[in-house]
Parts: sequence; structure tokens; C-alpha cells
Amino acid sequence: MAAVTPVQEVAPLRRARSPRGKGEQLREDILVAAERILIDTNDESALSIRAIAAAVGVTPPSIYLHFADRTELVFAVCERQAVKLDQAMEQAAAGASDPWERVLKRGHAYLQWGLRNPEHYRILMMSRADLTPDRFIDERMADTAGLDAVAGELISAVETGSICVPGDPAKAAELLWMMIHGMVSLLIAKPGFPFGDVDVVYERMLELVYLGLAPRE
Amino acid sequence: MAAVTPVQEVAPLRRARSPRGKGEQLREDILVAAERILIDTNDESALSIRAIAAAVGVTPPSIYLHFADRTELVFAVCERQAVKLDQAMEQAAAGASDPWERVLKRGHAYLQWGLRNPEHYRILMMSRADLTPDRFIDERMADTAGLDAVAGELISAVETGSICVPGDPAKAAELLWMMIHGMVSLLIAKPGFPFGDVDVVYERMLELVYLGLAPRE
DNA sequence: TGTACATCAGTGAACGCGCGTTCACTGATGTAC
DNA sequence: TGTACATCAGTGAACGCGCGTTCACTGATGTAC
Repeated sequence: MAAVTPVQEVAPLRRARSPRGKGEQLREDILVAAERILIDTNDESALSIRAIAAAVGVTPPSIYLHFADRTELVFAVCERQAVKLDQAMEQAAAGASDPWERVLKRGHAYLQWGLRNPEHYRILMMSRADLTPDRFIDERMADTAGLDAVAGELISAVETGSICVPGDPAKAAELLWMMIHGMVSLLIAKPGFPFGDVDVVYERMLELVYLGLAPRE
Repeated sequence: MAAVTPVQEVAPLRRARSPRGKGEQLREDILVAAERILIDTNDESALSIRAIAAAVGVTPPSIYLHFADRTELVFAVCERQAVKLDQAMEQAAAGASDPWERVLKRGHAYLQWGLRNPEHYRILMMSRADLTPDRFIDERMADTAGLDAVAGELISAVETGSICVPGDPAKAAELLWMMIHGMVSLLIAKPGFPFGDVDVVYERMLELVYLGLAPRE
């Protein structure tokens, strides 16, 4: 029988206790760890109180010093993700002055962000409504998806003559959201499907939505 | 102290044992019960071995007489759902002879089926890839979404002059799939969002994709 | 300057729960001789 | 026709697991007097 090699004791990697008055630091650390876990595991169900506590280097009850329950924690993660998605779109749009161009950049940033943070995108846009904060299922959702901004840009684009929107631009913005969401969510859910290069697919979709299917005379 | 009223003993509602040679009947009953549970609870996580067994009127180990594990059972549910979705689209398309009209009917049937079976749609199209059978994440997915049929109809529609497709019709079919999927999945995930009447949204999307955004001269 | 006390940022141990799954079994029904 | 046996369609009890959450506690640090 081989000699029993002593099992390497896994260091608990305990987090240093915050100094007095800096208790809020743990809240921040928890949220950062939660995001990390989502990126690493690509699995929302891996986001357990215990896993987060372990990642932070703290015991599970400590989580409750900052969040009433798991739901509240997940909601807080949502909030942060929503902000990041919005920032990504704003930043992309800032690179263009033409309104239609800005819409295109926004869409592309949305796509990129979703594919780079698939599990975050899942929680934000594909989860069951009762696991998502109210503000992400009602009118305020509009904010997160940047709908108002896009609607405004569509109106400007119509004014400058770059495009022609049938019907209400606000509703058209919703349709564009649906389209890009369909693309992102299918790419996330069906990674094995041969859609081809993402950017090419994006261009094709824009071409279709710009030119339309109506026969040209 | 009030008299303790005897708790009404819940009848176990035990399913009658299948006669000899008819063991396969239980498999069918299990799948039907699983679909029922999805409709009633709108929650895939409610689809546990124990819940299904209880719904069928059988003990949990009986499930293993027909399915190796939970995953296999969920996959079997997927297969059946895929067939039903396909049938719904075929049936809808059968009501029209004009190819473009058939595409529209197909899309509408897809939308309706998704909204009427949101949890089934979730499993089929929105779940994590590793919880979905391979045949629903790779090329064969095309089948389920009816992509080949739509691609064929697009080609016919181009020939008859009803529409004009930029690029490969097969790729255009994928784009239409993404668009309708975006609509269905957002309506499912964000039931509180004021999208408005479903059929109106569908019409608006078709109008947009038919007319396009390009300015008309 | 010394000491009692309050506060803060956590810990340690345990709870009950539902879950997927396993294993040895049971009892009715058909079949061989 | 009678009986031993095989087969079939399940059952009953238990397993270990990870989970969210609770509760009484601890030990360092600041503050009042």
C-alpha cells in the first residue's frame, strides 16, 4: 500500500476584518465576488450564499449583515449589471454624432456586452420575472435597455433624413430592442448553432432592417 | 382551547398499476404529468422527480424504470415540445398558399405557441445549453425552429416577387427567427413591461421588417 | 491615565428542507412441465 | 389440472448533499468618566 500522502490542507483564505466604520466594504466585496462567480461558472445557480461567502473569505452569516436574503443580493447584482450595460452603450454612442450611427453603435455595444457577460445578461433579461426586481420588469426596464435614448436618436435620424420610421419611434425602439435581444439571447442559449461570426450576423440584421423585404421597383 | 379538528388525510391518489406488458404506459403518463406541471407552475425548477411522481400517483423510484436520470426526462420533454411547436407552425402555414403569407403565419404560430407555453418555450429556447439535448443546440435546432421550411418559402416568395431578400435566404430565415424569438422571449421574461397587444406588436415588427428603415425617395 | 462599557464586524454550530438517487423488497400475473 | 418458477411493474425506506437561514457568541476597538 502506498504511503498516505498528507492531504494538502486548503487554507481558508480568510478575509481581513474591516476596520471599524468600514463595514460597508464587505458589501462591495460581496457584489464583486458574485460577479466573478457568474463569469467563472456561467451558471446562476452557482451563485449561492455559501459560494459567495467562500469566495469573499468570510462565513455565510456575514452576508446577512448586508443583505436581508438571497433575493436582495441577486437584485443588487442586477442593479450593478444594468448600470454597466447602460454605460457600455453610452460610451459606444459617444463615439458618433450622427443619430442613426449612434443607434448602430448602441446596438453593437449591447450585443458585445451580452456575449461577454452571458450569465449577467441571463439574469437581467432572461430570468423569471419573480426572480428579478420590479424595476427590471416594468416601465423602468426601458431605462436599462436604453430605449428612451434610442427613441430620441431615431427621431433625430428621421429629422436629418437618414432613416424613415414607420409609426411611433418609441415603439420602433422597442422592436429594435426585441431584435437585438433575440440575437443575443439565442447566441447565448444555442452556442453550438452555426450562426457564424457575430459581427457579420449583426451587420446582416441591420442590412435586413434597413433595406426591408419589400420588393424594390 | 378549540377542539382539534382532525386533519383531512390527503388521499395518496395512487395510480393503478399497469397490466403486464403495458409498462410503457407509465412513461407516457410521466411525460404528460411533466407538461402539466410546467403549465401549472410556470417554473422549470418545480419539475422535480418527486413532484412528477406525486402528480402521476406513483413513487419516485418508479420514474427510474423509464428514465436513467432527471436530465433524460427533461430531454424527453424537450423532444415532445419541439414536435408540438413544429406542428403548430405547419398547421398554421397550411392555411395559406402564398409563400410570404406562409412565413407570416408560421411566425405568428411560433409567437402564439411560445406565449401559451412559456415554460416549455423557456426550456426549449432559453435554457442553459448543458441542460438541453445536443439536438437542440446544434444544426438540428434548425429543424425545430422550422428554419429550412422558412428559407424555402423565402426563396419561393422572392421568385413570385412578393419580397426581395438581401443576401442568403437561409441566413435571412435565421434573422427572422432571432427577431421573433426576441419578441417571444422578452414578452415571457418581462410580463410587466407595457409592450401592448401582442398581435399589434407582431404586426408592427413585420411592418418594420417589410418596409425597412431606409428613407423612401 | 485607568477602567468600565458600548459598539462594531464578524464567527461557529446548527436547524430543517427538498432534492436526486439507490437498494432490497413485494405481490400479481403469466408460463413450463 | 396443479404447481413451481420467472417476470413484470412497481414500492418503502433510506442515503448524502447543498442549500438558505438563525442564533447565541466573540474579540477587537473606540468612548465616557
